[in-house]
Amino acid sequence: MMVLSGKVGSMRIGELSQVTGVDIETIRYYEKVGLLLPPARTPNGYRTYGPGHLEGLAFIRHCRALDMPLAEIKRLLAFVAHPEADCGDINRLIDAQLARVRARLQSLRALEKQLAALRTRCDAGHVAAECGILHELVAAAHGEACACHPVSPLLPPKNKASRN
Amino acid sequence: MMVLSGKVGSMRIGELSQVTGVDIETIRYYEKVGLLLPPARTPNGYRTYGPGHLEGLAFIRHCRALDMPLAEIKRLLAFVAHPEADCGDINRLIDAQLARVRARLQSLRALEKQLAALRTRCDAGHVAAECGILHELVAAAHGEACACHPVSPLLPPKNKASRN
DNA sequence: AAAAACCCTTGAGTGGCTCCAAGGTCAACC
DNA sequence: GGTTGACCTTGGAGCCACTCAAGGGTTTTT
Repeated sequence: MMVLSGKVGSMRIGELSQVTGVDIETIRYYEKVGLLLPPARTPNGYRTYGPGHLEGLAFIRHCRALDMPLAEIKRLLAFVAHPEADCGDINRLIDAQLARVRARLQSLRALEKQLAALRTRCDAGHVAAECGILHELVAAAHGEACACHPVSPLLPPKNKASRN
Repeated sequence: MMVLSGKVGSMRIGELSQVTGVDIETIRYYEKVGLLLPPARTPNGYRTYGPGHLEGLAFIRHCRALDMPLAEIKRLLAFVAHPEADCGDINRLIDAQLARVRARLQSLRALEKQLAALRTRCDAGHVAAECGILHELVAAAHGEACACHPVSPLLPPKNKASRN
């Protein structure tokens, strides 16, 4: 059974995991990649976390919930540690994240349309040879127009990074 | 300079890559993981692809453009190879993909709102200590309400897989 | 003949975890 | 005193879909 920490604000990894809802392995991973400060150790080698770690971990998870990559979170943490730095970089960082999210949104919206169109091509119950979906998909292999895809995926004009 | 194939419909990997717009490494990768049939080899070991490979590769890329995972594409290819199978599985496969895309769309839409709200918190030009964005982010670490996030990322009730 | 372009294989790296094996530590119960 | 079981440790492998690099061989162009 999990017993809550004796010393106030000091806990082992399991308790920190329970309190934050972050997997134990993930916490150790954040430490390994330098996002979370290495905690003190008990004589037997167990990690003991203080309130600062709880705060740091919560910060990280909040940023992750905003889908920021760990590298950007690292940069944000550097700002937290150096409050005298220029704030403009923070703005740019958020803007970049927003731009990424919006780009992905756009492509996903197109994707949904395409899949929905494809889905109308066939209702179940017969044999694969007569499946409209499969036919559409194969048709694309011949470079023909298809319901699911407005523009053939072959020879995409010049967009190298279609997916982020 | 790239010379188009001598024998009609037979080409080396570079030509296949150019024709389809798929990176050479990616083509070899598809072969390695069993999506693309191993092509014949010239005496010196070069891969030579026929029209069937071109078709197969186009099929794969079309499905990838619909963001399907390679494992599902593999299953679809099995249907192409066995046209007597029941079509219902294909429908379920597309439905599952559509559901995935829609779920991701929903979470991304929420994300955009949150980031946009966060962005309004600060305009650049001052010091990080006064940055509203940073303040919001840190506030979340204390479990306080924040503009960017409607519900605190701590202790998510019971949803293990928040991100797919 | 030399240089450029093409091809081969193997192996490692990316992000953000997640899981596993093999073991050490600590409290409670019989 | 022994055993269970929860907790902790490390290191390494696995996931996806590529992407890149090293180090070599072959073909084509200059």
